[in-house]
Amino acid sequence: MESTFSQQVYKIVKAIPKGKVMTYGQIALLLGVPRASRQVGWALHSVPEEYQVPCQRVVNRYGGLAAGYGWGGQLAHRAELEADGVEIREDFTVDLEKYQWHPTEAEIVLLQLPLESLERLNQKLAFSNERLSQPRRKNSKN
DNA sequence: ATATTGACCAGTT
DNA sequence: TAACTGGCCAATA
Repeated sequence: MESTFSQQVYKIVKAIPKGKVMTYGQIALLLGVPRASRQVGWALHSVPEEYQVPCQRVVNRYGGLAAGYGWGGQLAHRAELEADGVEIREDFTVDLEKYQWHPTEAEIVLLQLPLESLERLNQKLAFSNERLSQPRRKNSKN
């Protein structure tokens, strides 16, 4: 089967459990293309409706919702995520510590993804634990 | 055909 | 700290 970049993205996003989220960069990393997070965004932007991909479960590295999400923007994104049972902050971000999904090795095998990406992922996690411990939130005024 | 843009990210200045 | 850079590559404002 031909597995284009977009199709692989869809496959992963479909595997995200309800109530959990992944980041663009995380997905790119899983695909073995660490810096293709933009392409992940494009893939989701142009996904056909009938594919039934739960795009709302993908957020940026700070847990921020997509401004260009469909026609409704962040409002639509928030509505769909809340329908999943995910709590959204007032600045349109989610708590990644709480909601980010980290697939197990078995799940990665099931998705037919390169296992080597798991190693990179683990490295990444240890790394970002310190880095992202205090994400800068933008809106200082409510 | 070339240039710019964008649901992004990480490293460097 | 914030601003900039290069990377990714399909779509095209």
